[in-house]
Amino acid sequence: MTTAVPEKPTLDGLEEKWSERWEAEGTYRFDRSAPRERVFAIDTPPPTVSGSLHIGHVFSYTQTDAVARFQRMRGKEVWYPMGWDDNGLPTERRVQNYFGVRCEPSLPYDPGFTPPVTGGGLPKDQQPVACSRPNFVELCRRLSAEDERKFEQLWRRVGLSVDWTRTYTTIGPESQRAAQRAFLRQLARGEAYSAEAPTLWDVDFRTAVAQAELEDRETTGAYHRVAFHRVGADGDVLIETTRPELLPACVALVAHPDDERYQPLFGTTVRTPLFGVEVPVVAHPLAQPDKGTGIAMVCTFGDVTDVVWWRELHLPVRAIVGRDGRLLPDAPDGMPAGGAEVYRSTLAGRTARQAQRAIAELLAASGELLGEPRQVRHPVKYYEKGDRPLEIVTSRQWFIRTLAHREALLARGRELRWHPAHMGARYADWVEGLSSDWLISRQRYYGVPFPLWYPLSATGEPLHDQPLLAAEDRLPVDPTTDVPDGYTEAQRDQPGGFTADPDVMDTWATSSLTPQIAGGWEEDPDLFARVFPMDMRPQGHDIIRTWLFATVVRSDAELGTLPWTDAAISGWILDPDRKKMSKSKGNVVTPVEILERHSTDAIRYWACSGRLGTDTAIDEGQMKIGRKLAIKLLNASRFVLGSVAPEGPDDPAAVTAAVDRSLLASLASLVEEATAAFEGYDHARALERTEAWFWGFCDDYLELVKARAYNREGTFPEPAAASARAALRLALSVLVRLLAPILPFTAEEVWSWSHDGAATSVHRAPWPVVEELTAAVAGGASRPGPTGAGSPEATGADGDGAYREAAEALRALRRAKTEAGSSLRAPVVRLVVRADAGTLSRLRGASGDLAEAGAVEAFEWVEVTGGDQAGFEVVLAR
RNA sequence: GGGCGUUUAGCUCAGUUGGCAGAGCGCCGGCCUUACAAGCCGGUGGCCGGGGGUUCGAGUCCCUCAACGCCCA
Repeated sequence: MTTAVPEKPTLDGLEEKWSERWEAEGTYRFDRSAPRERVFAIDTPPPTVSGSLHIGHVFSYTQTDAVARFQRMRGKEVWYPMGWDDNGLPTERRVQNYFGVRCEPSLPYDPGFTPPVTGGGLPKDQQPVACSRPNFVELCRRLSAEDERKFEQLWRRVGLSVDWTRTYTTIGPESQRAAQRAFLRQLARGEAYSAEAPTLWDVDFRTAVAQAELEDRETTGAYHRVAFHRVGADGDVLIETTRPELLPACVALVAHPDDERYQPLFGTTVRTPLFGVEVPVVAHPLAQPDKGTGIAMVCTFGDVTDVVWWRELHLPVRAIVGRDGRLLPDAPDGMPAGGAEVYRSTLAGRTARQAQRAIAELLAASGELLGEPRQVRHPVKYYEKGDRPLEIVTSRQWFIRTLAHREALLARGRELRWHPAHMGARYADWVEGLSSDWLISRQRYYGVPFPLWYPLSATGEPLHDQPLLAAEDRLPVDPTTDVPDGYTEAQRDQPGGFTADPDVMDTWATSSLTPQIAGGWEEDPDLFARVFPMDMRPQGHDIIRTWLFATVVRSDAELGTLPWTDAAISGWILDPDRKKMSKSKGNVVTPVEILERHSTDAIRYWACSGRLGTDTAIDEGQMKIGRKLAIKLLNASRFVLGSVAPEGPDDPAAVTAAVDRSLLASLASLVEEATAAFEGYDHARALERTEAWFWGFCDDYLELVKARAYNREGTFPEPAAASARAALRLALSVLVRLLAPILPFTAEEVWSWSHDGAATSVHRAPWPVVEELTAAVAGGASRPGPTGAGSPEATGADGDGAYREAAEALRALRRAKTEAGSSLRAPVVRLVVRADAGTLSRLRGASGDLAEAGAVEAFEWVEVTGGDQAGFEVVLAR
């Protein structure tokens, strides 16, 4: 049975109605019996569930959904799971604020722990309450689960055609298993390793930070001109530094090998001011002769260049900055007693900023600071989520090798199809610019632990080069609560016993495995073979260097292939003033209010009108247009299915009139164009063309054939009326399907009026193909047009001719009436048509339609040849 | 400093192979027209960022400059 066509169709309530139906019917459930050739697999970005989604998420996820719906209608089984990225620092941060707690790993688990607050709002004078790591992780899981429910509700409201039975989380056991298994295998192959090395370090989060998470920020600093004293010769060497507080960590001075000013000094030594440490003067090409005095101090470690100098020039380490960002209590080895005393009394325990002030004062007092510090703006490295400049500390960290695979990774980048193509350059730039292996360990709590322990020596020292690995069949393990094979819990942290690796993996180390996690890598080989490698990776261009890159690294290493064939890179969402949306700017637009104001399909229209890779401003005007389009589709459908052609036929063979056949020919080329656009990941083009065609269909074709389709007076022969009805139904059916990926709720509503409701969703209907129209289009040129005189020209080589020309005539009629200020129903005494023989013949064929649509009482047909002016002359009644 | 992208009507943006500059919104005017007045019809509006070149012909191809945005140093 078909649903009755409503008297007054509306968009209101369609979201709830159809979301529920789709869920109940399992419309988007993945059929895992489909062979790989029939599967279209999407590696959906798992959104970070810390806080709220903004309209930008809706924008890019909707674009992906449009592709998913298109492919499903093309007959593909669409693998479209949703994941939640709950693992990691953003959730930790949110939990700290939400519950007023902080994690203290030394505390034991407290089964009865209750946080001081729920939902934030810890009084300012109250300190966050410390809790154990297991308690902290419990709170993280609790809050993530709540957020995930809210996110899912929103995604359903947006109409994402996700298979909700396939949802995963990046902290869930299947993700932990995948991450630990992939790590262990890379370790076994020598692709993962740990090393004690200088590492960029955020002193507030107290964790190491990877190259991909850095950002440069323009920061105000001050050049301090400082005097070093020559040893064995008179005179000073002047350097300029923005970080005088690192003076006690100085291990050398360095200048460019070609710098004639300093060449005599190479191989000599100088003494540091205040601390009296003797350091060599060395040459290295990275020194910049035009910067400051052209000679710089090398400290362990002030910045990444220091690390290069330290490594390449084989300099000693004199670390002074601790993991909390404060200067270590003891002066570095080798400092004369006097200097060490200065260090202990004035610098130890200070923050970098405090130490800088203290040292500047001391230098000024001793006369070793020359002139006033000179203010400069310069780029300083920050953790992208951090508030203070990064320090470099030496620590043991885990890495995955990337540098050794640079060429292979570049080749993978060329192999991947990028949409738009130029985004491939971002990837190549990043890979070419890699300066260190991928640092995956983080000194945090809410993440996937490293699945290993270290034996402890008789004196309690961990033997880092002999890790005790968890067996794959034990995964996932938490080494802080699980015990390695052959040991007992009593031996934990005891000399001769074992200790857990304390770190967790960075979020990207897990989320780089989303294709493997979702696809059941090593857990469901049958499923994995059907979905991997996947087809589509949709994501933003901001995370090409992180998520996309890391996913390619893991897939290349473990599976020897690209994880997907196509990357669809979405643009940014900008606020209406074209500023990037961000929480700190306070210009974030929440999606729910907008969805309620305009309807989901209107928002989807706006989202799909944005091209991949193109930044798009929030434009409520565009949403209003989408709403108009959706309402227009409802109304046009009501007209066709509810008024003129409720019964069909749907047979292309019934389309006999030249105008109707011509219309369907035009529609056939639209189908080709829209299909090609969708296949090329250009949903915006598909939408634009379909929309324009549909609007012309409503304005011209519907008006033109309305009377014939009704045929209330019996003016037209019945086959002519049937031709119009069949063309209307066919065209509408095609249009609804072309728009279904963009306007899923409206399309489904309309589809239900002529199909058996839920059992045959438009979203499982076949995508339109030219063949379903060709029976009408190819109709045969000699068939007599039933509305008037048939002639060979009536459907000539120009398949669109009859419809296009009739529409032009109609426009001429309307223009004349509008210009005369009269009603469009005003009668036309006579329409004079001047045209060549072919056009004349086709327009005569449409004269019945024109007479009705334009209230034309008489026609005059004038054949023009040569240079005569073609056109229409409309004679209105006085 | 290097790379990528953008620049077309007041606004948002199409413009495919080089062939008469387009759409929607806005604005102005008109129309109760049997699907839709939350509608419809018509009109207005351009140094295609600047300069140079190739070509019979350039928004489109080449060179150059500029502004804006992003990525990387």
